[in-house]
Amino acid sequence: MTFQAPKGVSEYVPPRSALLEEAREAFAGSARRACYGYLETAVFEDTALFVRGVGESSDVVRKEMYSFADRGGREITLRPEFTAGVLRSVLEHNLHKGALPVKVWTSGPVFRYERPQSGRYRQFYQFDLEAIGTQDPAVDAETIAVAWDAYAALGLRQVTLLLNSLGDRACRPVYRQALQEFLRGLDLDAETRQRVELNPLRVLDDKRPEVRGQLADAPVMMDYLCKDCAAHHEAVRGMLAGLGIPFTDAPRLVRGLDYYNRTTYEFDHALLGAQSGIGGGGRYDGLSEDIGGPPLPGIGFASGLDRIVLAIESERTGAAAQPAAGAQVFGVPLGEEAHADMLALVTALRRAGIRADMAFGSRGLKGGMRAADRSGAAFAVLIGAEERRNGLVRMKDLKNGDQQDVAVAQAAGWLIGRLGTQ
RNA sequence: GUGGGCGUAGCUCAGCUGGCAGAGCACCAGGUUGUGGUCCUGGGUGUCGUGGGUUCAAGUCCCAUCGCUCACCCCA
Repeated sequence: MTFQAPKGVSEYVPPRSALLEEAREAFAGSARRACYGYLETAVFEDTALFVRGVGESSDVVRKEMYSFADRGGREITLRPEFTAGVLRSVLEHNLHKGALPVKVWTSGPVFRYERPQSGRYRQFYQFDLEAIGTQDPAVDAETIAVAWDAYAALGLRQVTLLLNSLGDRACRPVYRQALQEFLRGLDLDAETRQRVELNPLRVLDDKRPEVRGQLADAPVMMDYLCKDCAAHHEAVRGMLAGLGIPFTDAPRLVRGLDYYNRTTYEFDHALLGAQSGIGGGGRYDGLSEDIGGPPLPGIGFASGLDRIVLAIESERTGAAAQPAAGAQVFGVPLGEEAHADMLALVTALRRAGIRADMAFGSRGLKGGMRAADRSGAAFAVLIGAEERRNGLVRMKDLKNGDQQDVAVAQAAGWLIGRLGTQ
């Protein structure tokens, strides 16, 4: 091997890539039914957008961005997340001056410079959905429902929804201070003490038992929520219950991007190991102002498609695990002269909506039939000298071996009638 | 960024205290005229991740490097 993909790049090749397509389609379908429009936006942005949007105290900005100067000297960063860029695009194209909320979804690669491990890559794929321009708690619940329904459509059952509220600009600073005072009294290593000063909420997320143990009596945001935030949170909880979406209150749940406030949530999958978060999101009222826009509340979520694929693989067994989108009909041309006729036939079949493939190269009849068998097709179609002379094709039912000659012009109709009942 | 495990065929892997690169599956070609699956026969398809070093001799030992993997950290 002379070249390899750069470290940590997640790639999907057939047949496994079908699972990535399926995952993306499940989310896209759920989003479309909820009337979210498709947005295709920049894969790279001005570095400053992420510094100001995601936040200087976040690990993502401090040590995980792919940043570089382009040939024109512009400071560029490959997107480490979607929200900041999506909001920037919405503002740039003035979508927020029309009907609110602006509801959009997008999907594609995201980049973070981290040490790769199971479910964590440097180039990975997310589905992202945002609802911008309303504080209505119903839209908080809607985003959660869109994600929930996508997981359900994929057959994922081992999914848990964790829900929390991080307060807003009025009540969070009070809580932050109370938490900081509590944390300063603990026995922590130097790095964690630094985090206490920089981003104390993140300490709550620490998984190490020696830290965890000391956090039992830590103050929780829930006790500090202001009246408005408490009412908003109760409304969201009530609506989720009404939708039949089970959730777990997670007062310690904190997300790593600085812009989150109020509703914050995460979807965990039980079978994934250390990187168990398959999706997460929350409200980001104030982010628009942070990046130079007008006051514009928003909420959204992102789901990691790589982890969705892992989750599917961990839950599906047997035949269900095999994605099938193979040929329905497989052409076997006999002799070089028959290749043009066969290509014409399979093209006609495809235009009629049939998934058709054919044997290429100099395979013999036996090799061609073997290829037909392995393609999973229900029918093989043979064209040789005899058929060409008579304007016929020979159909072979690969399940029972029955053969029948059919006029070329009637081939598509003949097959459609039979494939429909398969 | 920290610590552990691992890189041999398309895939899963074997290869002992250094001695001519292997197995299963997959793949390809045959098993007399134009028919797949089961069966039989034949075929190895390889930069032993890469670069150095030790040695008469390195897949095997040493160093470096790249990548994979698991956990921490972080998050999707």
